[in-house]
Amino acid sequence: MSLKFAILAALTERSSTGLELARRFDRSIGYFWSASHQQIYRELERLREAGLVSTVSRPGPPERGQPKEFEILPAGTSALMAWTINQDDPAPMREALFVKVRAAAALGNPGVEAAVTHDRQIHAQILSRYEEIDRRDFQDRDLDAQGRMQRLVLQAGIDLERTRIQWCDAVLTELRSQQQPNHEADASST
Amino acid sequence: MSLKFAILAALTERSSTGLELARRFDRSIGYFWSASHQQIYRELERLREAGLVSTVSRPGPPERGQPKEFEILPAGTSALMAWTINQDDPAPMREALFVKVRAAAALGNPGVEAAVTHDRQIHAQILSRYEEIDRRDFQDRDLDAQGRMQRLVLQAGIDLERTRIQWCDAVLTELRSQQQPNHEADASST
DNA sequence: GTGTACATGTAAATCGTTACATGATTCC
DNA sequence: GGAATCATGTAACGATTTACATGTACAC
Repeated sequence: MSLKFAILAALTERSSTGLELARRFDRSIGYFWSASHQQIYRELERLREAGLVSTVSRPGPPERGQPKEFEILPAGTSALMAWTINQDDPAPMREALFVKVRAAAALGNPGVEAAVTHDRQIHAQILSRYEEIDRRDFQDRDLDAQGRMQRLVLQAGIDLERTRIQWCDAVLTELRSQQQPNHEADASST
Repeated sequence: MSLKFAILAALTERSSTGLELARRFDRSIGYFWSASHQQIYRELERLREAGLVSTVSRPGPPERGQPKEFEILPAGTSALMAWTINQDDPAPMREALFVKVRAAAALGNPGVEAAVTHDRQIHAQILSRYEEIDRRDFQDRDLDAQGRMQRLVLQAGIDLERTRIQWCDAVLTELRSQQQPNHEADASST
């Protein structure tokens, strides 16, 4: 339901072809809404049928294999503007790693450490990319209102990644303390 | 892909009927993996066909309208154990609120405040529920290894909600400062 | 003229949401 | 016997993923 608006938002910032959009969804936009090129092509076609975007006119009919540039139409801007003030409920949580850790706790399976370590590593990579973007685009600059708001969105990603990494560290500490039980309580089976 | 294992994890902790599972997914389990009763019934049937769970035998054939209790089989426990050590990549992010704020920044639409305020309110409610569970089940108790790990999973939810709420507050502060521009730089249109 | 990158698209399968259907039990 | 609740499902649709298909441009 939101892919439609993520595309409209992207086209508001800059007109693009389908593949350019797909690349932008692999970078900046994809940091808060991910989408594959198949999804993007299909959704662009729907948006065109709905009159919210149009292809920038080029000489000759559009053909397969040829880049097709899309731009947002006034109706698209209106639809996007209306959506940004919608009070939708947040999406329900689905975090596989939390399921894994809870299942491992029930099963007494210390091997879950591998899954947590991997998750930590991936999130550390993502955090590095965010921090680099922050340095490159926002730090040590005079930002206008739009710039400050864009930075806040990036900051949301940074905050989430840092929270996640710290949590992974806490789980890893607990797992390791279970492997070397120095607790007075836990001396069950010799 | 993970619903299957979320159900196996739930059945590891306790055998349940479909509706009992649905209720548990509305409470504790749903705090990290949400699922509707329709999804759960469909998945339970698949798990039964795959030989990972079985219905607890009762006198007479199972009929519609009659509760049907499921328990995990050894094959189910093995499958769950194997999955908990999988090094899967985390799910791509899809956060509609971040798209809204970024779109509103591009459009210069202060009305997005309504969406942020609503999001903050919902997440504050969720945080309250988590904190109550923490008080009721974990605080002021001597926890064993499993208990400490269960608490860490709940802590993940608490951390995420707090991070989200703080971020919403930062966005609201920025939005309000834009409505009353006391900045020396931003005095463009009188 | 062949391979590689660019570019747009199709198809099938799975997952998730929404609305509805069917039957049993209990309370009044 | 009627309403409310418990309980198990079906159906249709939309969103997402994965694999594949088709065509152009350009370097070698």
